[in-house]
Amino acid sequence: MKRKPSTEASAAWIRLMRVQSRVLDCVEQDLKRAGFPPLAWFDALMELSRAPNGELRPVELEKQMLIPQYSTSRLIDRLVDEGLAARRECKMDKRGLFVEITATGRELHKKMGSAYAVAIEKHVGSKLTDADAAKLCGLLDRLGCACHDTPAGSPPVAKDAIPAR
Amino acid sequence: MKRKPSTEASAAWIRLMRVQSRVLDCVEQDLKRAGFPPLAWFDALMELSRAPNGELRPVELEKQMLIPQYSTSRLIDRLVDEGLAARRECKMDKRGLFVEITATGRELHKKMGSAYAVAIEKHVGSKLTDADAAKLCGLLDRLGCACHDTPAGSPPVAKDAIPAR
DNA sequence: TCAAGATTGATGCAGATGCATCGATTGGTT
DNA sequence: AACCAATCGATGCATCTGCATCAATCTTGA
Repeated sequence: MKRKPSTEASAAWIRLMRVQSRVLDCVEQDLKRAGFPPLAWFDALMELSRAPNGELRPVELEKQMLIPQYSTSRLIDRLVDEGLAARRECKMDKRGLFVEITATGRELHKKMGSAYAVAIEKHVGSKLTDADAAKLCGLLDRLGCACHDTPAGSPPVAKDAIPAR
Repeated sequence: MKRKPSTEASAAWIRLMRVQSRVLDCVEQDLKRAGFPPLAWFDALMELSRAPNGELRPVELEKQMLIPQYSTSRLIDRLVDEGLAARRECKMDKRGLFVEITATGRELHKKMGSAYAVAIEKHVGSKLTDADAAKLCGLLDRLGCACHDTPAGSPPVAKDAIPAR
């Protein structure tokens, strides 16, 4: 429990930090240069567009995206400001509301999706064989589980979310 | 050049983003809970303390840490405010200056180093065998090279830096 | 020697983030 | 029914970031 980290573990840590920061940067820059908004917007539009009726409770969106509550609230602000989503009343729970993706939102999501795919292929896919990518997944997954000395049952987490930063 | 990314590549991308964000968060939270400043401070103190005379030009620090120039400038501000480093005149180039780590700075660096090591062991080392950590390094390294459609010779990069976010 | 351009470091500003807290509403307990 | 704790979403505030630009100094080349 108190062992000091092996050089291998330290090296892995360092690379994990550096490589993701670099790759993320590259992908995000590509999208930005193409005139697209940040990746977080895409992730949100993605969750909305795949949800039934294209609408979600902010609280759901938050869980899918693994970002803090206030962050969700403000992300929604921006999407709404840009006409990509709309806030709708929630009749069954008057504390809450629904966020619904608009046609414009779906359109942007689609266009971003293509650019995003190209960027991922360029910065990830083209550098690894599929087999190596799969190996990488396996190793990363081993790091991704119990994290906080999780006091009790932390609920299982969506397996498709990409935390926005 | 225009292939769409394989599912393996996409999966690797998603995990790379999610896992590092999670692991970073865990480590940073551990340090924060122990009353320590952000990791970037540690990285800076690290570079300073290993430099000859414990001093560096901001421009060097910037290259080591892979962060933008203004970010370096402000990080130094904070270190100086806290008495962890000092700005010293640079006689050979009056545009520039030296940043020198103080005794307090070295002390903090040392204490943080221990906590940091424990956190890395907890969140990385304990979850991978050394062999797997090494494999992970190898795979990550493959992602870490040419990134921008690098127009010409981008200078080689320090191999020990951890970009601060 | 001198002007043109590059380098170094700082900073004003707008936007983003983290933290704490708020008001509103709900559900559970007695 | 009446209360109280928990949940939902928003927001004020301080801080941090990214971008553009600044002044000062250095280097180059005619």
